[in-house]
Amino acid sequence: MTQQPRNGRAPSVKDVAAAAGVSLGTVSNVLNRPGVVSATTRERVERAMAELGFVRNESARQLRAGTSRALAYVMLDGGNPFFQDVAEGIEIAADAADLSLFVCNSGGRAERESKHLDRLVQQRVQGILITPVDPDAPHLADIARRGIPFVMVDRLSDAGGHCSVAVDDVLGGRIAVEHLIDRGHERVAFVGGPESIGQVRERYQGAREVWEEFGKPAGDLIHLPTEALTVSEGRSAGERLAGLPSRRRPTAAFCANDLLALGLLQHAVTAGLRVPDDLAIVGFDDIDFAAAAAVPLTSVRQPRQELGRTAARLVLDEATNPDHVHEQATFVPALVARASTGTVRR
Amino acid sequence: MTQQPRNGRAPSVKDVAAAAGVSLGTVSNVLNRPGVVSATTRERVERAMAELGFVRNESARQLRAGTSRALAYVMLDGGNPFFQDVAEGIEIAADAADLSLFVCNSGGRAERESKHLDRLVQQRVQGILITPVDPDAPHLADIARRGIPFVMVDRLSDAGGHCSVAVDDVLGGRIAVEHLIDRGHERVAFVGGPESIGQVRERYQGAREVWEEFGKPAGDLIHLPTEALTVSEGRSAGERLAGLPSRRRPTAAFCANDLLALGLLQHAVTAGLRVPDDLAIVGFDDIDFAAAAAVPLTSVRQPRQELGRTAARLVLDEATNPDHVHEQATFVPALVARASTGTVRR
DNA sequence: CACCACGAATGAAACATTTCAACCACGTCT
DNA sequence: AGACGTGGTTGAAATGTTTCATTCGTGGTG
Repeated sequence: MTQQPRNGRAPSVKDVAAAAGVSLGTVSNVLNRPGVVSATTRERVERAMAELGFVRNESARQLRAGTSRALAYVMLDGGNPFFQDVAEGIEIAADAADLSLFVCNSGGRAERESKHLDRLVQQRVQGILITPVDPDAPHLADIARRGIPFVMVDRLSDAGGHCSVAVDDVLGGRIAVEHLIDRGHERVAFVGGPESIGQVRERYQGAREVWEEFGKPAGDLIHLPTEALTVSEGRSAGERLAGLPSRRRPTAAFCANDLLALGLLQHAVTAGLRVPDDLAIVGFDDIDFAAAAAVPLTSVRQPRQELGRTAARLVLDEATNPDHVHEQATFVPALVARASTGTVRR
Repeated sequence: MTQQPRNGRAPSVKDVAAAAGVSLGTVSNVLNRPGVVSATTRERVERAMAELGFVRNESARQLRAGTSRALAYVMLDGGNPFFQDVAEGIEIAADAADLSLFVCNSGGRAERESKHLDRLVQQRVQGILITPVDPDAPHLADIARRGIPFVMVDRLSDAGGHCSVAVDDVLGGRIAVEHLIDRGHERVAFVGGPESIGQVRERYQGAREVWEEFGKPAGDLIHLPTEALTVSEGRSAGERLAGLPSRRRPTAAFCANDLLALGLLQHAVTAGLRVPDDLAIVGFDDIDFAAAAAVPLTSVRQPRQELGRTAARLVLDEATNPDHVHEQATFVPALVARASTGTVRR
């Protein structure tokens, strides 16, 4: 790629056409329908493009086409590896469809989410994937109303006005607590919050359901609320837990996600509690760091990449298939038992 | 935002102009220079925009402007929280400048990196930040040659044809190993690889330098090579380490990054080695998970967000300031001592 | 030889926005 | 009264690409 000194402006098809001594339409044909142009001129045009260092101007294409060649994913928490893995799954699918992927991060704040969405609508992205702060927020409805292909990720939509992919969180909660009951635990903590987060509510609900079905007293499933789903909140929940007198202290904790679980685990070890003997711990998501913890963490596995791939598939279908019907894809979570819950008690 | 049923095409300035009974230039003025238009017409136009649900078409703006309102960061490993934090720093700065940020992930593969770059050039992004797979790859030089503002992140550029921000990795290696020497260790492993990664080479070099300066025998600084900087590679290095007869086994390990260190830590614990008594561990990057490990990890801290913010500042300067001069920003790493290196030995 | 068919190349229109010179009332100053 | 500003608005041009109807030229056919 030889290149003349930059004279300010990037070369356009027009420049290429002039250099190759053909019309501008022909250059476009070389680019988009190489079949219809004769071998000799095609070659000449290609040489001209190489010499000038020509690169298609994507904005102009978009303007003409009316839509961009990009998808977007607005994630809830960039610091949580779970969402990174979901994003990776989406990217794989986007790549296969030769689309770019905008990855945005709302960080759990509604106004940032809204700002991102505004930008994405302006960019005329082909479709939007989102794990929303609040699935009922009006700015989400706006997107759907605009007719932009739209998929909710890791959150089921009740309304059904759009596609969604998610894991059955209630079931996930059931699996986790059933595992603990199996292990002989009679007093269990649920660590998680805030309740405004749907995932938290549902995992807790599953926990309560199975607890009750096994005939355990409701008072022995203790809710330890947190302000967020982060490592440091997990640590602070650990402090509260370790502070309880040992006869009232739960022998096991089910955490709403792995970050909490890792924080809890860390504090427990610091405070001299043995895991799993004094305190068994179950997390949720099965992020890579869960297995890598010094006491490897039992966790409820979600098919993270697959969640992303499926979501991308759905949004692409909505974008391209005229008789697309909205679909709620549900995945089944699975328990991955590791050292943090040990073996049967007593 | 009332909205007429979607008739296929999103409303344009022209539609707004018609609805408000003004010329299209006036609508543009309302958008871009609200001051010059009278209050009454402005109001009328704004109402029309709201009624039609008008949203600026970013591609058309870009086409006209010649450049997009976006930056891009191509990161080396999306699975490493370190780069996520750098990206967050960049995003903060981009946000402040009211620019979008494309976050791409090369995953360490040169051809993916190249593909991303192609796309970004097509998009006419205002600037590109990148932590490259190979800083000498020809496709990077192409970018710079094109005159696109360009900053290398976490890698110093020797050539000086562009800006770069990085931490002094040699110094980081020195700090880590000096800390271990302070703690009384006489046999230390350097865990890291492949050597094609500049960061690995330099951290190792720093380690060797200080080891030699303290007059330790070169043979007692043992290189444990890895194939990548991941948790699972750390684990496998741990296997090799734990397999050594205890009289030849190093009493401390300096890992080229925290992911390796966490993997190593995990295996060490599994294999029954006490940390730090049997094996002290130092990581690099000080990612959040380092502090959250069950044996909190001593690590060499890089100012991760600041790295990103500075990089963004430089790329914006190159994009907007006509007498920009390339700058190599270097940060000083700092040791964060935690439990994994304990106190003085013996 | 005239006509047609056909492959190849062309030129103009369209996409949505921004900018800028021109224009128009209307009031003010001389 | 005429000139001059001035605040507000307009219309056209320009950005780079794609598409599509048109044209051109050539070789074959009747």
